[in-house]
Amino acid sequence: MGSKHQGDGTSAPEPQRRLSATDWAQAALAAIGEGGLAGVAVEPLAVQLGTTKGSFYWHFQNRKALIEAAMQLWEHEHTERIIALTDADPDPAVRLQNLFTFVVGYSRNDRIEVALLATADDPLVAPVMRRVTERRVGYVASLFEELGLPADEARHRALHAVSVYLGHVQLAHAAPDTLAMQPEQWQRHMDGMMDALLPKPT
Amino acid sequence: MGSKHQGDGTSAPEPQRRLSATDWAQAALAAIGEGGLAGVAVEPLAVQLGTTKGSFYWHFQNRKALIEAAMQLWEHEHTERIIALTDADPDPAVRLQNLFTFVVGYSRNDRIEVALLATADDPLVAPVMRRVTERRVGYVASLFEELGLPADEARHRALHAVSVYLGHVQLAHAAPDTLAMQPEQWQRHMDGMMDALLPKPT
DNA sequence: TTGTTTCCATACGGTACCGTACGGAAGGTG
DNA sequence: CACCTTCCGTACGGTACCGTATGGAAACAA
Repeated sequence: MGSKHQGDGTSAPEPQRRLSATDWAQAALAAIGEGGLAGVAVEPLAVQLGTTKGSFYWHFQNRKALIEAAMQLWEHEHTERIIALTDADPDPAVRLQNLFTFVVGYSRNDRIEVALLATADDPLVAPVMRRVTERRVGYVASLFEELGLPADEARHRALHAVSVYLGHVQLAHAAPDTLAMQPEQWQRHMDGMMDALLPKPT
Repeated sequence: MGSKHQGDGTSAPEPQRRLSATDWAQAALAAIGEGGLAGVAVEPLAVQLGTTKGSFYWHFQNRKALIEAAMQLWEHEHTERIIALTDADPDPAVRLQNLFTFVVGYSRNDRIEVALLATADDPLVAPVMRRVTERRVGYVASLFEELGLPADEARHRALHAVSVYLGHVQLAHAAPDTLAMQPEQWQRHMDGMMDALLPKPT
């Protein structure tokens, strides 16, 4: 008896024996998705990672630093990476279409976005939130401009498009049943939204 | 010395000396708006109300019961009351217009909605959230039907409209700067959204 | 006034978490 | 191997909160 190293029997994940700061940040981001910002608790995270607080306070100064790292991760992974991805295609109309369908489809099970929006007034979240939002709106607006719209009109439409996206995240999260429909119906729904967003072909 | 009744000096609000369960529920709802569901804590609420836990545990069995009461309050005040209000006008187009402009305008500083959406998977929130969402979508769909749209088309548009509403709540909360504009610009923005939502006059 | 009901204050035990202190294992380097 | 650096385990004190127990005060009635 007396197995002193981490080999207990609680079906722990134990991905590796030595962790990095990034491991903690990713775990924190996942925790935000489940329990919100308040769900980022060092001790439970340690258990989940199959380690102890000793590890955490080696890699980070305190809980605040962990959250900052998680926010940075989110800003990069959930905005810049997506933009870089869709920015590959040369045609702005296609970019818009791709971005929207991808992002709205993905939103159907994005808990992190919702959780962060809820704590958007938190001093650790607010600046990142603002940057990300402005970045998204700005990017979409640039696409509309490439399509030939004047700057202010492009921005209005971009705001509208981002609203629809955010709304869909919420709707999918708040009442999945409401959005439950056949793939073919879903296609029609998406097409309808795109029609409403794009410049009228008249 | 020894002023034993509640007259301390910490600039307490002290609205009245004896509270009702509804007082607690309203305070809880307000607390949700500030700190989310996790922000509903009995002892701080008691301080804020100028009383103690003794009062609370007289009116409620536990914290869970308080949250349930707050949710009920929200369901009524933020959905049924609004619907009843706008349902006064005879013209469905006007009802739609009024509902949308009112609700989107109001959303600019509605923290409760955001906080609840974030905890939509909580067992205390989920059922209410579903009911409210379905109620809203259903009501808007009924308006579209009154405007002559077929049932499925009406529902698609209703989903879209509710998405835009929810998205605007989020946008306003996440990045107020992004939505900051002159009243006249705001008017144009709202008009643009209504245009996109309403059946094309063509 | 006295009794009764309604409501609140206070003290207490229990839990979950943050952050610190410090000893020691794991892994590299001579 | 001996040594050092990196990383982790554990024990501790402190805080914030939930829920219970119990003694009353405040309002009302007879």
